[in-house]
Amino acid sequence: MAEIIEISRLALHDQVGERLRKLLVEGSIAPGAKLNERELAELLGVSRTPLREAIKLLAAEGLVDLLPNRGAVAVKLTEADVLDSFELLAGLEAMSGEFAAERISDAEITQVRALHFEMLASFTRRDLSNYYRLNAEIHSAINQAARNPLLTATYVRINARVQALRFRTNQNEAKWIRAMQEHELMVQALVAHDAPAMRKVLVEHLINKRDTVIDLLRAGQIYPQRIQA
Amino acid sequence: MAEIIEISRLALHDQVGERLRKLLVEGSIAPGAKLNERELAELLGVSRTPLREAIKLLAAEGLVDLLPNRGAVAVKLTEADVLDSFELLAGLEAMSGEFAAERISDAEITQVRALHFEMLASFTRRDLSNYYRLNAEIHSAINQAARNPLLTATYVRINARVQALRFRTNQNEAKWIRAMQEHELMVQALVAHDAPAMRKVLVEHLINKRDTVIDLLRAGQIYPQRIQA
DNA sequence: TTTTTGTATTTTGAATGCAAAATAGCGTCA
DNA sequence: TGACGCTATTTTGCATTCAAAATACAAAAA
Repeated sequence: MAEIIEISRLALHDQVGERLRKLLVEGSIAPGAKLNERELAELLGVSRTPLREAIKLLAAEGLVDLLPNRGAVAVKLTEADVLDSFELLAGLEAMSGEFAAERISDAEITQVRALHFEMLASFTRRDLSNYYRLNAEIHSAINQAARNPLLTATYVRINARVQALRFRTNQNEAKWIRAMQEHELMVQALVAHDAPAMRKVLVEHLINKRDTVIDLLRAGQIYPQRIQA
Repeated sequence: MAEIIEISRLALHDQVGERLRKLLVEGSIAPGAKLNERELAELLGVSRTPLREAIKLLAAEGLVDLLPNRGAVAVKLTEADVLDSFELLAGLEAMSGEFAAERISDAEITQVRALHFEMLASFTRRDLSNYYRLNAEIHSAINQAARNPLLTATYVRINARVQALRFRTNQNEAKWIRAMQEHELMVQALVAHDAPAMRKVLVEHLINKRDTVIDLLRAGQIYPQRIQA
């Protein structure tokens, strides 16, 4: 029998969730900002019901806080939250990297190497936009190679929390160079199927990212100071 | 000024979420079973709106699957899902254990040791119910000592997925004895603040739990065979 | 007898309506 | 002038209602 092509358009609450998530992660909705249901429903062109369902979803993902009878606010991560997030992310990446080093196929190694060289090119051109894209693709490829979808999903979820913060980092030249060196080590570890080396470099990589974000946070570069009444 | 005591009664959709989660984790709603909204709403004494919000929440937690236009079903973990879950849990516990070994206070060590001896007593009496309770308390105490609420929350979330499966394991005498030995090693590692030892024993502990669950799963002890039409 | 197609029923998905809680604004009193 | 309390408005939370999709059923044709 012919295979029926499943045209699975997303449910409305999922579409709304996607769009809200983007608004939150990209910072269009500022951390700490209140999510007015009526306003947002109008903005997104849906009724409050699917919007509320989407908000509950994002609350479960940790992107918004739910205040009983007072609605939802975009999470504003404290320094402790950021430290916790990166600590967990480091562990998840390390895990993912170890498994990837053990399980990655030759074809996947080739693919990662190709992406790595493309990223090198973007780095050389100081093409930040493509650098970010390729960086994300490489980490995604490593996650895929770990052969654990649940781990991948968990990583993605936690990563979304700090995504907004990382958005404007890595402009610092020295840190960027170091990040590239670390990526070089990652590729080597993958090629050698060296799980401990992979763990080591990924933990260091995340620690450096964490420090970059924390520095910016302390300098007030991420959450601009606002005058309180 | 005196601190105002916040009497934060849970919102209805959260209460519904709690109750639904219990039904799912304890297996009152069988894996693979369809969640009829009208039925459940009546059973729980609420309208469909907060119920649907709760279902979305549980979907984000991975306890139910959402089928577009066809409602929600209680997740039925495949063997691959179970393997992935335990692999991730092992990594999370290892992480948690390492941090706990580094950060646990003397008072907390005392508390864990006390719980451990209580558990030994329950084991000696073959008091399964109290054994489970104390086991959960010890793991919870270790998680607390890791000083990373996000890690704890993530662990709890993933653990809930396999909780239903573990519900009836450990009756096997030999495995129970081994679990107790592993717990002994955990306490020793905590006392010595030996993070690598903690990682090692926790990973082994989880691998053993995983194997127990997988054996039962293969023997059809967990998901009873049902006659398909 | 089996398959297909059309119809009726059920069930989900989303919008609207209504009540309770929170917020804001205003007036009064010290 | 400032603080407190009351009322009006807004906003959230939940129930109800309506529409669309899926399922079940039955009848007809191969």
